[in-house]
Amino acid sequence: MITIREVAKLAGVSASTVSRVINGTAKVDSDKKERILRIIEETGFVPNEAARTLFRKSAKTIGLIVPSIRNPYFTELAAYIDDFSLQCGFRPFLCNTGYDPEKEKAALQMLISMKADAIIVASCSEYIKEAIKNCPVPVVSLDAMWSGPEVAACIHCDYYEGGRMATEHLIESGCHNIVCIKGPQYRYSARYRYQGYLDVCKEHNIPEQTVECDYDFNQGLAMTEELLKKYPEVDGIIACNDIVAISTYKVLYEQNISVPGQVQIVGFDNISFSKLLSPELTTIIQPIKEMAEKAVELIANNELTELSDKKFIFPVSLIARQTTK
Amino acid sequence: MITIREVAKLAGVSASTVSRVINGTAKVDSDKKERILRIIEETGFVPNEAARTLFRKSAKTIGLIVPSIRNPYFTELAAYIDDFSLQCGFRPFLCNTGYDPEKEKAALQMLISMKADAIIVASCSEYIKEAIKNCPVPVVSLDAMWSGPEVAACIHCDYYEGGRMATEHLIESGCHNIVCIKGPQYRYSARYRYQGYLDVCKEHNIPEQTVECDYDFNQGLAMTEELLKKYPEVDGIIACNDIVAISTYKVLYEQNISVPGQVQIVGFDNISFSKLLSPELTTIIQPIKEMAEKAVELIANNELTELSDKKFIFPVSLIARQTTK
DNA sequence: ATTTGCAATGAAACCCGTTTCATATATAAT
DNA sequence: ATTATATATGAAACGGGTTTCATTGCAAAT
Repeated sequence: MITIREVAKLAGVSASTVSRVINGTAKVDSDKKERILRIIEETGFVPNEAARTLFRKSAKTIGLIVPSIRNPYFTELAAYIDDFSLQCGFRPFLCNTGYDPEKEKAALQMLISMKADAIIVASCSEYIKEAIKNCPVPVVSLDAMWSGPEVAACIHCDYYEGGRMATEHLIESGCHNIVCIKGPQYRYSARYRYQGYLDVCKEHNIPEQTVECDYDFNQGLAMTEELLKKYPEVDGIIACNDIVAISTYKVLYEQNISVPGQVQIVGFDNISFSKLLSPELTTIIQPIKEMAEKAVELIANNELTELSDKKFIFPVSLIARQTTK
Repeated sequence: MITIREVAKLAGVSASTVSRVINGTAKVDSDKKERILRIIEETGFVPNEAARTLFRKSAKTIGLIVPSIRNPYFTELAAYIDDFSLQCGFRPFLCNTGYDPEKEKAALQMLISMKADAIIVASCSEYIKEAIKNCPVPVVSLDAMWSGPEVAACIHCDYYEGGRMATEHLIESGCHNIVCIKGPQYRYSARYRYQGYLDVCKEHNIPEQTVECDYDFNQGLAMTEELLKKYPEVDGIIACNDIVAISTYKVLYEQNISVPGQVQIVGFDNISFSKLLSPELTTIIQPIKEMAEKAVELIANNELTELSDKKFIFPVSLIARQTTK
């Protein structure tokens, strides 16, 4: 693999001059410049990023830690962050944790060792709070609420209001027996959504009926079946996310329960598939793109220097489609 | 950020000794070892990966270039490669190209500069053949056919047979007016699938009816509408992939055309969503997991040293579900 | 008591691109 | 013609792990 010094020798100049041509950091005689560029072209020289990173103590990289790349919600998030990062001159580095706190910690450590400039953690669990507190790289939390100042910034949307909206919408659509498939309660997002559901139930004096389910469609299938046994009178289901809502629909369809005729469904996240279903899924919209943009923007504009504990809460909205009346 | 030399000073040893403890490359006095480990723990020292990479000329990284992370087929592929890479001690590095050949080249160059140990390109276009030929890092092509020896290995499945199977299945299921929504023809996978369709049509003396469509669900919606205008007699549709098949189903559903009653549909890829739909999608299964595993295995076992132009062709199969009779 | 051999350890060189600082050359000003 | 200033360029140092090679210390063998 050819080095900058070899290019320099071939061009009859010093490595410094080649470096200056590559980076445009200083004016170089146009003859030499041309010669250098030609030799780079001919030899296919590519600067060693490890050496660059070592010197500048920055890999020009934004790390993104997500619980599951298979979940289209995170895929969308990742795709946006990918785009925005590249636009801002950063390499996006995606880490998949499979909802495993140990893997979350490992990913964090890896990104630190790689000299990532910032780390975006999406829907992270509380288990890595400690690790994040000690992280020498600014961490932006996305899609999770934080009470303390461990992170440099916290971007999320109004989960509680989302939970309320879903419940109120079902009540307005005529449901009296609403079951909430609540998400894993060690996640802030799941907890606050659930709280919204609970409060609206209390306000309307309707029974609180719940099952708990991971953000995973196989478990969604299982929990929906359990739900139907446990609450046979159900006429409205709030799923913890769209994936689970899709599994819910599937189970109802198989059991010949009409949607939205007998049971209405509301999802969460508005993943792109939610409107591809037939019937299309009523769901709560998170402004994923804007949230992703904000996260990258904060990093690119270097607004995280002080551990400022910035908070950005985005509004949610309900989109009524075909799984509710 | 603390360095290995500072750790060494605190422990009263040399940097070499600390390095040996971290990597287990040589025996170290157990007292010193313990002291070193304690100090690493206390200070939160993390070795600088850039320095390591610079020295060993390898980032212990497998690059993965995919056309679109939003397409669940590639997401699944990426998830498997992610898992297997980590298991083999490599960092997976995902690059998204948005079907843009320039971005494909940029990703390739970036991975080279980062000292990736190998690069897996999924469904790459022919446009980067030249760039791959000159790539100093072994390239494994996944989900694309190659005629020449530009890549170190080529892993794909039998697209042609897949195209045949889909067509024969529709014929056996009673279709006489089959329309093929063929994929982008600059991609080998799309071309061979289409060829399979054409050959079966010829053998059975049924008309060849085609529209062309990218692997994208929005275009899938549009092309299905066009298809229905162009071929109103259609009774069977072969979609170029599952995403397009899902859009096809959606358009038919909206137009009250029953599936599989009036029109039958076959997809391609067997993405996880295909069996979540109601009705579940009949499709062609690619052994994605096995293909991903083979790719990582070749790299991890260092079987790519000679530019051996290895070929691995995986069989496809058809899974008849609910969109065909 | 002396030599041989081995194990543990440290100093220094190395990986390669970037930057600083000093030098050489050219231009402008006196 | 001479000094002052600006510009282009190169040598050397740096960043932080890793490895080689030499050394030290100690135990076993003679």
